[in-house]
Amino acid sequence: VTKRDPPYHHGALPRAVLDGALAAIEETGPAGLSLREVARRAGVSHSAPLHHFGDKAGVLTAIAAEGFRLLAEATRTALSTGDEFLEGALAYVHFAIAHRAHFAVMFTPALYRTDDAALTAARADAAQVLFDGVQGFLGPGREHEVLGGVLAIWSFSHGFATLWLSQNFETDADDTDAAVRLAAQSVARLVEAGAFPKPE
Amino acid sequence: VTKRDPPYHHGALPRAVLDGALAAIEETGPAGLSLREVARRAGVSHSAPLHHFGDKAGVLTAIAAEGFRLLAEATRTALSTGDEFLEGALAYVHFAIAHRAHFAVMFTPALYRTDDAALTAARADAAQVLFDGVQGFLGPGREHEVLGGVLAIWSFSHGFATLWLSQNFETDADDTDAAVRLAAQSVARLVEAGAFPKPE
DNA sequence: TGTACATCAGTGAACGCGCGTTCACTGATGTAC
DNA sequence: TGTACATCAGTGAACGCGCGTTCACTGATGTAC
Repeated sequence: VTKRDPPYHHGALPRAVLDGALAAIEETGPAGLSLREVARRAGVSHSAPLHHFGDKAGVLTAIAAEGFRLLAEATRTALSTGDEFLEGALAYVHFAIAHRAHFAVMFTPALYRTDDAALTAARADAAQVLFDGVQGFLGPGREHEVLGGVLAIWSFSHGFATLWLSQNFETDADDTDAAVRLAAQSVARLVEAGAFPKPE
Repeated sequence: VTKRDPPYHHGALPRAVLDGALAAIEETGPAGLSLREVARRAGVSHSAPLHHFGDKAGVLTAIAAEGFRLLAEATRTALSTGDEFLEGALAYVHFAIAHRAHFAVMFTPALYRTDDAALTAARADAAQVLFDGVQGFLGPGREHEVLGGVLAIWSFSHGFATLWLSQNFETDADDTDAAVRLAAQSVARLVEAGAFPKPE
């Protein structure tokens, strides 16, 4: 026997299923995803995924949870090493681009089970990273400003990532970092010019 | 005859189809939209929509185009009357909430035909409103700063709208305006605190 | 004014298809003694 | 070390369903003469 059949036990079927799903989502988006297509890509029978994930929503829930874990990891590193929030925004955008399938699923909650325990935990942790980052940046005594800061930074980063991914910015350049930097500098300029209201 | 049958000719079938589609999308999102469901809601045969829109993508393309027209209108008014960009951001967020079905379709280009003439025109016009607004705000002589300003304002507004709609901000309050204002004020605070890089 | 006819709007039966899920099953692994 | 058996992983046939699209059609409207 020179060529061995694939073993009956896959060994890493859940991972293969998730990878198949992610590949399919990268190509055609999460909307039309079918479990049978996922199984085809993973090279397993079309009912194998159900063994591990229960149903289709289970697969997408697992992807969303994994996405929040990856996002927390990426932003935690950036926020602890960088000295400006630009680092955090860059990490966020990089994550969205590098893991666009995860990103698309994470922010389309209609696709998955939002009450899943692992998911909500991962998501809360990712949010905590953001709150801790803003708190650490502002320093003690400014706790009441943290929520607003989170809203601001998150909106900016998320909006940029979303618009960039959906190709709404018609820049020829595909230098993401430069575009994020330009946008961030422009925020400062606009504040200076009075585009955003000053508090009080 | 006391009760008249509905006339054979509908009179406003295209509008009824779009409204049916919008209602369905508001309830379950644009992902699983089916033409037959749309026809059911519009009270017409399931092949009627095809007469006017060609196919499913045609319906969604029409919705996206209509959405960009509505968005241009809403932001044009806000940017010409308000004296701060906060007005523009508020208008953007209000649009996203009031027309969430349009909004969802507009920014999911995988759903429709991105090369449709009416669509691209409406979209270009909406973008022009934004560019004109930033240019008018900055004043003459600062043309090179416009692109960055557009990236910044649009990212902020779009990110806020998206995160708000997908219920990622866990605020109890549903006072959208207050939240947008808080976020905008926090942008100014963060710039002051050095979170965003200053140009040059 | 009337009539023939082209054109447009909308219908409903029919098609073929891929889907999610179920279910009884087989193969492989581990564990108790 | 061997053997019985429970457990877990994965298979593939089968189900019923709703879908998008096609197609020949019927009803209604407008227009030419």
